[in-house]
Amino acid sequence: MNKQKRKSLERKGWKLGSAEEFLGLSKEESAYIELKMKLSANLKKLRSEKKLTQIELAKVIKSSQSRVAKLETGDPSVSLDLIIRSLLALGTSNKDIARAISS
Amino acid sequence: MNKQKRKSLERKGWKLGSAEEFLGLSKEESAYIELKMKLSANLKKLRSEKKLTQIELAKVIKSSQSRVAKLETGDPSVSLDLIIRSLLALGTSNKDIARAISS
DNA sequence: TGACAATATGTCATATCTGACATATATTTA
DNA sequence: TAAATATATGTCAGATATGACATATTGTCA
Repeated sequence: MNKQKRKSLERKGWKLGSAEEFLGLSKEESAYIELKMKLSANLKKLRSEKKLTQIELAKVIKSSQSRVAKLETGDPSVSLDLIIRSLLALGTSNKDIARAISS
Repeated sequence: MNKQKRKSLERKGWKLGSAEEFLGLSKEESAYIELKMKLSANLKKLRSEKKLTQIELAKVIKSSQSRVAKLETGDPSVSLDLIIRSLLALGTSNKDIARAISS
């Protein structure tokens, strides 16, 4: 992960820890963030393919427009659980989720 | 999902909702539970391959023995986030996680 | 351009997950 | 077998994620 990317993540509120910690943990940490980002992007893509608004998707997953926006923009307050539940609610199979992670 | 399996999950505290809801949501719900189960099983396998005790793994992921036990037994109080973070901490790659989900 | 629809951002009370602890129940080893 | 080690289960105060709301920003189309 380059400096710019890191800065961008930090602006969004990702806590990347001190320099040492960052270096020490970067592998897991960045893999985790990358995973979330990939699945978020997938969700956004899927929603737009289905021509749903964020409000409509929110109803499907019993959440709110603002949370859907956060889901899609990779807000750090959003859990993997919610991202994956949302994907499943849109009919994504476990195999498709695996594909998204591998891509 | 058969009745027996469902009973087993309910005993563990999974909230599967009323009969109607259960029928209505089973696809997403069971896919989600299945996902967690698969990754939990993977974590357990990985730890035993590395010959770590739960206490040792707990130190690695900065948690406790009891939470590791819950992670591995599919306790409903455990989030996907924690399962995946733990896998990553043990050196599992995103691709391997994808493989585990697909299997 | 302006009005309208869609998306993003900030905040907060409540719900859910967390590590930690105690303790119960296996499982191993002497 | 008993003692030691490992794992499972129950509980809870504190931490984090949640839906909901207000409001800001962006995009679209007349």
